[in-house]
Amino acid sequence: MTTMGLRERKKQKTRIALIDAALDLFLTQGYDITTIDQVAAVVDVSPRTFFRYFSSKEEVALSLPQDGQEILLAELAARPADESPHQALSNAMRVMLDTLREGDAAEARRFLQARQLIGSTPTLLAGQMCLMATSERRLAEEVARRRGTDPDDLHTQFVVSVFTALGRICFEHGPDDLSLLAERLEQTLAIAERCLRPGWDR
Amino acid sequence: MTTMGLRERKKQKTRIALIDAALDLFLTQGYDITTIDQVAAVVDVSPRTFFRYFSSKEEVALSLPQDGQEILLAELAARPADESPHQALSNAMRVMLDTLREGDAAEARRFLQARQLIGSTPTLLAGQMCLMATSERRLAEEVARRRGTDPDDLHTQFVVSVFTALGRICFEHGPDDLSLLAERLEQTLAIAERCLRPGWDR
DNA sequence: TAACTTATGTCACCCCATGACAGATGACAA
DNA sequence: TTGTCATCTGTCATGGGGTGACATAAGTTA
Repeated sequence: MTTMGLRERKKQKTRIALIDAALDLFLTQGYDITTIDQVAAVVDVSPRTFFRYFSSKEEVALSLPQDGQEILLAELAARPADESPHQALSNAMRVMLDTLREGDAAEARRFLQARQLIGSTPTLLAGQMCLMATSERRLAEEVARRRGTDPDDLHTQFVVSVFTALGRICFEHGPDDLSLLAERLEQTLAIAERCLRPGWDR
Repeated sequence: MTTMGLRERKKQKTRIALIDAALDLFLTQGYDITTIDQVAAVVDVSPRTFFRYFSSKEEVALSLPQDGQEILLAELAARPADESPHQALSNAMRVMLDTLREGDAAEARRFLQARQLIGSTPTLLAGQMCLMATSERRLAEEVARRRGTDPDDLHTQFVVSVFTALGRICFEHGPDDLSLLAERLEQTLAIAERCLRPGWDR
């Protein structure tokens, strides 16, 4: 990759350190009572600097899901054109989970930590839903492209909504293990298969 | 109804006044830049008193959707037992919209105002989604009762998720008129009908 | 009217978030 | 190596969200 300078590397390190410190404190003593000052103190930076990396307390907790959604979008765009919209969405999700399983262990650990935290914190659950709503718009654009309709088309939105609904069933209140999570995904997709008519998403 | 005393009546009036003042200010000058002090000033109460009626700035904006969801839950529980889960959910939603159309005009106006505000404010959109997630749990319990399963059953959660997905398609980015909204609801339900196999929700 | 209960206002405080400014540090060319 | 520049960081000050404590005002009941 492009060799980045010392400054850039330090920034990356600080960012990761802030995420780790925040997730750790949030999980051990609770999101609400944890202050930015505490997080900053662990990383040994000023509280002001925290806000130069993350625009809010919520953002640091949601940074991983946010990245995940970007990856999902990218995977979706890369799916072959002959897959139906729902197939493409499902496969993109599968690829994302597999990539996470085969990648850096520390990254996977952070991902699961963030998931657990969000699942047990209403405020963050709300924020994550908002993220999904945003990406839903972009998913709709991709699905619309495949179906040859407008993104505002009700049927297209239905396809997207069913998919995000499946995603939420998997990831909320799901197991804290990537393999079990992949298993749960397959189970959920199988249910959708049984409930929906063939070719419903064309 | 039970004749409530002067104190209780004043409380109701203050609550409604706070909601109206808040919605008005939020819509005219924006949610973020509106301060609690401004809202309190319009109603002529101290800012501290505002927080005795609503636990947060967000809550006052979401109080109407919150009430709406309670009503939906109640309507669902009242649906006859021979309706399938999805039929019962759909009919409960229809009844709720009809009730709103036939009820107090001021209340309907407030409802539409709140919807418009929430739709154009990401923070509130997030909060509303969180509300839905909460009520989804209770919807799942009712659907589980009808299907004779556990609320954690994946198929049961799928039924609930499809329904809430349909609800969101209707209410987000939908028209600002109750009749048109009811129309959009029927269109969306029709699409689901075409996509799902007969008896999928049993 | 008197005693009780409850709502409200005032005050003080903490935390989140942001703008402004100065100092520290890495990047880069001579 | 040195000097210059860009950028990151810390400090300070400010405003708004949200809460606890306490005194006072108002409604309730006898």
